[in-house]
Amino acid sequence: MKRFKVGELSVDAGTPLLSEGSSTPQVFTALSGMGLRYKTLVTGERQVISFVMPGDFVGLQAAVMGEMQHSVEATTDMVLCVFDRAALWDLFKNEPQRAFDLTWVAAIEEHFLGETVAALGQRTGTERVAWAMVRLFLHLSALDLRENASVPLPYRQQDMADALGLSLVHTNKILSSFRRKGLLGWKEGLLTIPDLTKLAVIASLDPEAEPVRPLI
Amino acid sequence: MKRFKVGELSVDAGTPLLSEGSSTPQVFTALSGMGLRYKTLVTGERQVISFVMPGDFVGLQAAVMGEMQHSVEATTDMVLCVFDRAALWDLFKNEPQRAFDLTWVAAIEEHFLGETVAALGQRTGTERVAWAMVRLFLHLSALDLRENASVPLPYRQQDMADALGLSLVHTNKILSSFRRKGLLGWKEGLLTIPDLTKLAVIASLDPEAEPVRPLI
DNA sequence: CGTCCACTTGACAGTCGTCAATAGGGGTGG
DNA sequence: CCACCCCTATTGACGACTGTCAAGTGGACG
Repeated sequence: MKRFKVGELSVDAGTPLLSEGSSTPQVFTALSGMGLRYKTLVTGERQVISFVMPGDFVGLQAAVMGEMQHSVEATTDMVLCVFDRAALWDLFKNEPQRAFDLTWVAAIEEHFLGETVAALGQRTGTERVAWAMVRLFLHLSALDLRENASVPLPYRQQDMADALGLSLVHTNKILSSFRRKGLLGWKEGLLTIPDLTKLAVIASLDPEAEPVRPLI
Repeated sequence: MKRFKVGELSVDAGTPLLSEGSSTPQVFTALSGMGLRYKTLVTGERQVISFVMPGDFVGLQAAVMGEMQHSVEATTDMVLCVFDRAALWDLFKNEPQRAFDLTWVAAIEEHFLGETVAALGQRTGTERVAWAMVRLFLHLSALDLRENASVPLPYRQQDMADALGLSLVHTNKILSSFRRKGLLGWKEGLLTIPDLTKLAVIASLDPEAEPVRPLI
């Protein structure tokens, strides 16, 4: 992939990386830091589509569809690997294996969105929060960001609420309840889950069944 | 694409095309008829991920990820174009343009799933139903299946409820309410929308903003 | 010290799910 | 030909889940 790399980009927390409707000439891979993808509805509400973490590919939509259908924003300081959009075409022409990997990434992304749809459609608030926490914990663990029973989770409760389709207040109450029961802790950007199994049961989620994510 | 075509497949209504967890050697493109993709949660509920219509590509996940993460079932009799999974690799090696199109399809699919996530997360029941109806109406119109103010919609209310994350009863009541107000009719597999604009307003959806879907 | 932001907590209302009963259509067997 | 069953759609009653409003806390920052 290095041949296609244009450079590295460092952005501060809060910086918008891509905006809905824009068509940037670049695509990114997150190297460090975290962010989030979201859509803003015409009514003003925000739906967080997914959380962007190291290794995630950002901007494929703009690359193949011409313009972004959602926005991406840095939540913490981030470092990203920048590729030229035009280089993508070279990739398809000269590096079929890489192009295939790219499609793989898109399919994985589709899979996770499908999971999200199922979570929002079928689970109660309590289940959704448990589900999100287990999922994030597993993902961050796989990224080797876990220390003991804790992973960094630099988002606000509002972000979580917008991701799960719950109100901030309700999300907060569910989190309090989990905390009171000793199921998790989430303070100062650090998520602690003493017993993953318990939460996974609440989420009716099988931790073993989570597919691995690819790296480009 | 014809070079990669293995044959045509005709299936009866109710036939499962792909099952979650299976890894079939084939991928399909729907030619006629309709179906639906869904996930079955460990708790038994069903989440309809999307509705399969003529021109839709089915099975990309199994092709690139190894196994399906959701099931696909024919709702009406269907005719599908069958491709060999192995041929996909040839596609990437020898037909970069086609491979690119494939990735495009995946990105489009991702976009629509994102829309779905936003709908389930941020809209009320009434808005969701209106949203789904407008969307399906537009899609079917684009497929040239519209006659006057009606399009074929051979699904059950239960399917719609499972797609929108609502209970059957509630979905039914919302539909009744729309019907009483003359906003739509849906009987015997035929959806009629006299004034699309009115429903679009309820859905807070801009009909003009819907992207076109690609054809392979 | 005042402001701003994120988080908390309680009260109340509305949406939505569950339970239950009914109606209607299509198919099958008597 | 009719009785019966199954599936889908419909409607009402009731309660639970979840959103909104409002007030309050504590930390960060200028």
